[in-house]
Amino acid sequence: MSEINVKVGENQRSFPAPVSIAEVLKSFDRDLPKKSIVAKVNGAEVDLSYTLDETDEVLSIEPILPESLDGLQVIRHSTAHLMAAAVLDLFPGTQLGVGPALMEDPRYGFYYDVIAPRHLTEADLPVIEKKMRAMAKQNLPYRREVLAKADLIKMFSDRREPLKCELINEKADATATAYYIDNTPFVDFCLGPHVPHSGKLKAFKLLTLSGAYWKGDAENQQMQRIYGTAFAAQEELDAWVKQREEAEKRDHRRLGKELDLFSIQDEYGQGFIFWHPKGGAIRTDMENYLREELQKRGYGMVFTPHIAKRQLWQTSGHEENYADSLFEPMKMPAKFGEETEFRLRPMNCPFHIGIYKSHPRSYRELPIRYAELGTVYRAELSGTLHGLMRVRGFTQDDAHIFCTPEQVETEAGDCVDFAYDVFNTFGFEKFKVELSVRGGADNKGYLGSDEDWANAENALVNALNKRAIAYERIEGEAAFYGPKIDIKVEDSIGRLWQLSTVQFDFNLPERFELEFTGEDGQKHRPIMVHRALFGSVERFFGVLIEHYAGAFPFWLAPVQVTVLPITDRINDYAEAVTKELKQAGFRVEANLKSDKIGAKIRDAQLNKVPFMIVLGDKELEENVIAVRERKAGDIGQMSLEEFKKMAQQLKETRAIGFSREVGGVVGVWGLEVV
RNA sequence: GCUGGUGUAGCAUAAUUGGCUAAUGCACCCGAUUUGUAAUCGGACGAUUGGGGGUUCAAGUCCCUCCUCCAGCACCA
Repeated sequence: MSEINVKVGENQRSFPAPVSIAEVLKSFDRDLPKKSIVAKVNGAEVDLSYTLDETDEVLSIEPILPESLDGLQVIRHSTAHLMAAAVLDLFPGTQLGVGPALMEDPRYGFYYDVIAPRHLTEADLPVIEKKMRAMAKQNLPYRREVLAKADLIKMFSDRREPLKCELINEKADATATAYYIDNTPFVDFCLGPHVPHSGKLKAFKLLTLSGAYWKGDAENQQMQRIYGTAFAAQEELDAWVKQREEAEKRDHRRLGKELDLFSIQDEYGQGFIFWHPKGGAIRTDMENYLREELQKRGYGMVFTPHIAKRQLWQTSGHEENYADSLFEPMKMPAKFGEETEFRLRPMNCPFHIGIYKSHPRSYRELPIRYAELGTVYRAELSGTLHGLMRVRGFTQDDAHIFCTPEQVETEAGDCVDFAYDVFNTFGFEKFKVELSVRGGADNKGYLGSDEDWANAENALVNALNKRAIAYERIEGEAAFYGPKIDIKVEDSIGRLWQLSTVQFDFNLPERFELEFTGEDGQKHRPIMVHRALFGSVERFFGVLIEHYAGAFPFWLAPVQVTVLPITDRINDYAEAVTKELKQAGFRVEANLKSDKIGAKIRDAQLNKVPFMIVLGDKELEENVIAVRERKAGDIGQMSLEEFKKMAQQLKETRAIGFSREVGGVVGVWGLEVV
């Protein structure tokens, strides 16, 4: 009889072949097969029922517990199958698409795409979930079977599942694996591995129903996608649900309304932002910071119109390439007899090019950097609009750099540094950097020579590497006119939004025939770099609101200080203090209502005002103020001068947190990032 | 745009199977109160129940239609 040598951890044992993983694990630890859900054999995941055949090799076996990340993925994948089984049971004739586990997306744990005989509605979800629970309780085996490709296709063809047949045709080798859940109508074309039986699935929840195109292509039919999530234990699921509810409280749309920062009004149009004074105060500070930096970094501030002749957008190629994002052309009133058509701008680039082209350029002038807070308008589909994040009219902190090929790497690097300064200043610690390059068959549909692309990518890669920035290289994500670096930040519930971008452009310099005279007296074509740091001021603000949950650092807070007299005997003093702080340049309000101090404090706390100045008879008598910080609470009395000095420092340094000596003890407190 | 859902004072919620004057809290306003670190009391005001159409003796509630918003898909120069 032949033997198999197996290692689990450091221990090695021999077994007569063939032997199942479960049996092997059992011999090492009686409870191990029960605790595990799958196992790794030499690093490859397999079911516990997997049979080991004779081999000379020493096999290393690692049990995968539900508590591990690998285990969670299996649980979610198996739960997706369980859901499909429930749907098939409740709605015979349902066609299945794909149903993966989701590990990266904090919103969901898995989905399955289906086409049921009738359209499912939200009311069906609890019914499906109930069925799943009933099935889970029955400890139904997940059974793997290896079949010839043709047999598998025949099986799904008999089951009237053409979508599965299509997948098998595309993905399967000569043989393929099928997974059954016994005693249910379910069978799937799937690599696995899966839990040994449905009883391992203890904590799951169906979340939402939505549309999804077959294979992610809008040309294909739309299926229904059921999202759910699953965890190893109920407590983890409960915690996740709770955390999600918390996250929803910092939704910028909700806080925008509660804190009176901005609004979007149907009567004026979807996707158009009204910045209220409090949002406007923050925007002003954001812009002021930016302008200071632009000045320091050698950008020229320019201002250009929001519309231009239609012809311009034909020259630029926007009509050709982005027709779907452009608002329709407009004209002068007919009675004026002018036939010229105009378009609202979707981008600022052609205008900055206009300034570049306003006179001949010399190499001595380069690099030329034009910056503008340029408002643009795009015809975004209604279904894409989302608060401040995706709108139809927005302002880019746009800039265009015209430079020589030799200068390009430095310029790109400076842009990356600038972006990092912005992110640091606003307190973002977590963001994702992507390098988007060409991709697809023969790199079709991209403008510019292979050499251009290689040089540009090099410049971007070098800029990132020199700064030891970790990034993901994504093929096929580049703009058709050049490669780019994008920086994305998560919102409160984990959706990623692109903010900064640094893009090469091989298109516009050609189309607009940009030139400069070189040292050699010859005409040369400059390289053009587009770059935005906030990306869109609106979107950046949206992410910022969620990042701080509305509790902005002092320098950004729309109301920085609120003065709270305890009785109306103190109102005059309160007004004097308010006036003085206003004169010193702070955004201050006084609450002179005849409420109790507790109520006034509550009001200020709910409005997330960084500092409250509480004034009573004592303060009036001693000519001091009592200061309360929104997070630290009462920090004691000080002179108004002392407070002003501290506030001034917070403002000037654009601090997002700070420490201060209180009563002889140095305590760290303050405006911390929530 | 597509799939599903949703819409009641500024905000958050309520309103038996279709049934009386659409209710409550907060906010706003008025009055009383003069208070020491997260809600003082009382009063008044505020709604063509998203728009339009229909069914019915009767519609916030049922049906049709348009619109908004939400989740997702696709899109995102």
